[in-house]
Amino acid sequence: MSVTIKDVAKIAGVSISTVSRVINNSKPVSSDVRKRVLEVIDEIGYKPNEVARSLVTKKSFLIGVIVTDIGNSYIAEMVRGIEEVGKMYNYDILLCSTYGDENAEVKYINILKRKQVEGIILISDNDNKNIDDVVDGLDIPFVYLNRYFNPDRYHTVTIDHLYAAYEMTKYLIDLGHNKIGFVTTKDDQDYCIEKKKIEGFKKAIAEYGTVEGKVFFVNNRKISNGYEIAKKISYSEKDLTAIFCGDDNLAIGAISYLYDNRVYIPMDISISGYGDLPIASIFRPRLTTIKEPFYDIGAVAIRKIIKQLNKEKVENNHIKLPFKLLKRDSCNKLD
Amino acid sequence: MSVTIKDVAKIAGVSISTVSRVINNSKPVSSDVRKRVLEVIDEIGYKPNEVARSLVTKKSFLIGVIVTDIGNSYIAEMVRGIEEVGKMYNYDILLCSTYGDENAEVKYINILKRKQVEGIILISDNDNKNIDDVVDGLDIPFVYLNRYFNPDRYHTVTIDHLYAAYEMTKYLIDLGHNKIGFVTTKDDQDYCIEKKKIEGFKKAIAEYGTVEGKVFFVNNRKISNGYEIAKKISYSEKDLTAIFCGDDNLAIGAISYLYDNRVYIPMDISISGYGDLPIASIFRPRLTTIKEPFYDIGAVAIRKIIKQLNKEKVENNHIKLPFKLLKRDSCNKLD
DNA sequence: AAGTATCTATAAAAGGTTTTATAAAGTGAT
DNA sequence: ATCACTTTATAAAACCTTTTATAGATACTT
Repeated sequence: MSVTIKDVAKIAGVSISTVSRVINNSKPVSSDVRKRVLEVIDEIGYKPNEVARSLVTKKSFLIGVIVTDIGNSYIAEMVRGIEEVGKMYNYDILLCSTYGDENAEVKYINILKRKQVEGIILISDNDNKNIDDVVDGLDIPFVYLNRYFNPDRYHTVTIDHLYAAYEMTKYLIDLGHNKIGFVTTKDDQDYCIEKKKIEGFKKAIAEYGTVEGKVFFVNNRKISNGYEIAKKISYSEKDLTAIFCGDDNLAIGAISYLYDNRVYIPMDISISGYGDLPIASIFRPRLTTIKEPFYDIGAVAIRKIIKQLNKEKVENNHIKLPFKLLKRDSCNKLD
Repeated sequence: MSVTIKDVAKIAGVSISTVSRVINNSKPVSSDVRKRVLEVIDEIGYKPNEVARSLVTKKSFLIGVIVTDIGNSYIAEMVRGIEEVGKMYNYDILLCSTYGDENAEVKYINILKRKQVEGIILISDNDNKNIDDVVDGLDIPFVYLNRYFNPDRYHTVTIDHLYAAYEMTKYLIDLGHNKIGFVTTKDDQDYCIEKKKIEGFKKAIAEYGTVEGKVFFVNNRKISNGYEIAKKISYSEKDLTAIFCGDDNLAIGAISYLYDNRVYIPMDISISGYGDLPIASIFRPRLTTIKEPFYDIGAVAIRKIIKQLNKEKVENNHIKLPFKLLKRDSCNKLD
């Protein structure tokens, strides 16, 4: 059927092991034998079977990546980071999407394990308790990239969300806003990112006695939720001068609603986002937002895995990467 | 080290083959033996090694997918389709991104082959001649999803671009526009999608003696190119009443330029797109565009591969899927 | 009771590679 | 020439499964 190392050996008139040594440069081979083997390989187009190789070396050069949805721009950017640095170390990625199904997370971890991946990165929005058990029984490096994080339990990489939200709020206050809304999803988990954002928001508000801050909750951080909450807010809270959205999608949804109702940004009200989606700079008005370094998050995550595979020291479980406050057009000085 | 089928066999007091038969239901096993084996498997947490299994069955249940950039929404949508139907047949996907590097395409095909993928889907923007040779030597199903397509040589799936562009142009004409621009990338390959679009545009224009159509070329179908071409057009071709962009990105770029220069859509000029990016319906004004069924394209592509793997008949190499003309807000009746 | 058919279970081979232990050949020193 | 040593090549085991061919046990016929 397909051409194997045996065929090469036979045609070149050497043993299988010699061919293997030529391919892998694992032991010295005389230059004329090497040359002959290489010629045969080239001639008959031999390609080593990585499956057989994996079986004996116990290295698959595969990293499993489980995501909720590759269509999500944040996630796509992380996967990009993962893949690009993975490739630098010859790792390929095996992609699984859960589309929010929590059971699928556990299922895919098991499938990936069977496929002998050398490490797993899970990008999730859930706080899935079942993960704990499965990961406990896992004997390969695992990095958890999610809204929740537990630095004691898992390797993870994020930004300092408390501080980022604090900075954005402070920026709005400095712009002269004194009735500011903050909207995000509700969650009280200790290590939940949204909770940190709220803490940052409140911290900034508290530092200025004169400023009033109000938190609004949505069920999901999608564009449609932004649209809906803007509708609600514009009825009940007419005196807000700025709305800080805990996600660019919320901001875009909110701006869309307001645009449809002839409320113009930033003239009539300032809106800021969080995340820096690719569209954030294309959307008009351009979105003032917090840039989370998603590419880097992915890159660092896989680097963490590869380090563990190479038995290098991995300093801390929880890495915090720098963020940026991008001042664009959707927030205005209030006068 | 890790627990194998041998361990299960020893503990359960049966032979390896019996365990295998229990796992795969490949041959009858008495119910008490089966029960005992299952208990042991559960107890010691045995997970079959798919690598070893692949080696003997010669099935990896892996499909290689090579893309230019997973961050591109069109591509993400196709990959979604690929993955979701792949999973229905227990196939996992191995993702490789080229970021436009043509050499990487050939390189990854070879890597994937070595990893024993059972099929490959290549999503590319290039017309890479080297692919021909590599694919000729490939003994696994291959589907080429690209801007170019050659139905004789490759399996591919697209929409009828000539007809789609024709329909959109006709729609604009019916709206009363009589000086219409069409912008896309230049390419004269026989099977180039852009060429088909231009043909469709010209066909519609030709059917109405009174309408004038003009084609503009950009180097790339990115947002920035749309921005630039809009600037150019608004200087040189002030009398255009509608611009049909051969890609949503171009349309969004154009609208952004015009918005920045106080030209409002669709009041001052109508703009239509092509593709239906996720943002197309969120962007304000909502984009009138051609909806290409990217999810389905991906789904059909992998279905084609799986059919071949199952030795089912695959009717035609080139499948054309239906498209939709989405009439939204960016195009107006001209009076 | 003997022979045949039907179930179950097993041992061993196979899949394509790497690697360990071993043999053969070559080199240099005495 | 012989011995010890180095260099290069090989055979065989190992990795973890599935599967084929075979054996043993049980049930069914006559």
